[in-house]
Amino acid sequence: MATRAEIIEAAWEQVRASGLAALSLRDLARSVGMQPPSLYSYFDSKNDIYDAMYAQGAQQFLDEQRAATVATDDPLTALKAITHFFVEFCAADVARYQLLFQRTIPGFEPSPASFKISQDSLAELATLLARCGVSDPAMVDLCTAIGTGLADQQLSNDPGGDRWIRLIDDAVEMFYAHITSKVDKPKRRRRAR
Amino acid sequence: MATRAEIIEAAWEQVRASGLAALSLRDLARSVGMQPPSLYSYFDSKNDIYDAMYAQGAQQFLDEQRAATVATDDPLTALKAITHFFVEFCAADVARYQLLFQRTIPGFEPSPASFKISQDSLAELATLLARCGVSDPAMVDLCTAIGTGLADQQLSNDPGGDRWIRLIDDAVEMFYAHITSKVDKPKRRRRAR
DNA sequence: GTCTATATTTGGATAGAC
DNA sequence: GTCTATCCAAATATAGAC
Repeated sequence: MATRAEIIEAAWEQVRASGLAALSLRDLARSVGMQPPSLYSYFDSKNDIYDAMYAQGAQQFLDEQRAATVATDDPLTALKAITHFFVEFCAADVARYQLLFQRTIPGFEPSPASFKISQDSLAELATLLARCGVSDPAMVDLCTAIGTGLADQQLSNDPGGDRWIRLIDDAVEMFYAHITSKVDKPKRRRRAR
Repeated sequence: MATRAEIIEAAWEQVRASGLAALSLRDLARSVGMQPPSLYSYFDSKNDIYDAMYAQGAQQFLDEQRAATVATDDPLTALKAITHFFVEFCAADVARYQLLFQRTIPGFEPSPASFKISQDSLAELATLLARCGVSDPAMVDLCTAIGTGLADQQLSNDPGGDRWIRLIDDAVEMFYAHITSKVDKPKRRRRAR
């Protein structure tokens, strides 16, 4: 009766309710009307379930990132769209955020196949940013830090709210002013390390 | 033989090695040469140990934040010092960062007494920022997001390195330019929500 | 594919002697 | 305060019947 997809969906519900690390095969089996051992017909291990969840989340990220790309020639508008997507994607699901972007499950790491999806997303993000004039690797790093910081604070200190989400536009304008001012005044370069 | 402080230190070592969520009372007891039940002479429960660790970490944060405060009249210099402290404090210990600033342990939350230490730190941080000209609550939030983002990316993607740490000065300059430009051009205000 | 039954480990926590 | 002994619950995982 329960398909693999249904099990994964039930697993998401469980971790959203109890915390990512609290996934239990017993509870999971029961929630789909199975006995615990039956899960092993679908997954090799508990980490295999985490891996399937990871792959699904990474794919959602990739799909939604593509969908969020706006057709505009204005770099600032495009940057805002990307950042809105990123922060709101993260803020929408703590458990998913922890699974995809942090290392909170001792012993779990995504399989190469699942990890590749994430890497593809990152590559596309780099392309999008480059199209907005963000090509300097350091500025890409700074940009991702801003997005991550907004998402992280939103999740940690105002879950379900919008206290940091509503700062997105302002933050992107700040960042954009920063990178454009650098182009205008290349003399502000500093010593290499 | 083992004092409460020694147990907590051993607990830190364990979580640094195995992950915050992987703290085990058995292993902990063995690492200090005790039998597991003996721990209950010092702590009421496992979460009580997490709470003691939380309190210690929060106190370290408070102490180091005070020590990191520089005597200067230049707001930019002061802001850089604060941000350096914050990011480097976080980057120095993933487990501590997760315990203090994230909710990765299902079922654990700090006791009121421990949490108060964190709130005191936050209050002092707000004072420090205000002294740098960052008094608008939204700008305080943006500032903490930048610090958190740098720390988070550093920990997630370059643990032990300095890929985001070396962006701190640049990020603070960006932020400082942003808030000062706002003061200069108050017309850039936008509609309220 | 799903079940029952079970193995095995580990977990946190308690009782009570010393 | 520390120990031994034990409890109880939960965990993941396997074997084998159906």
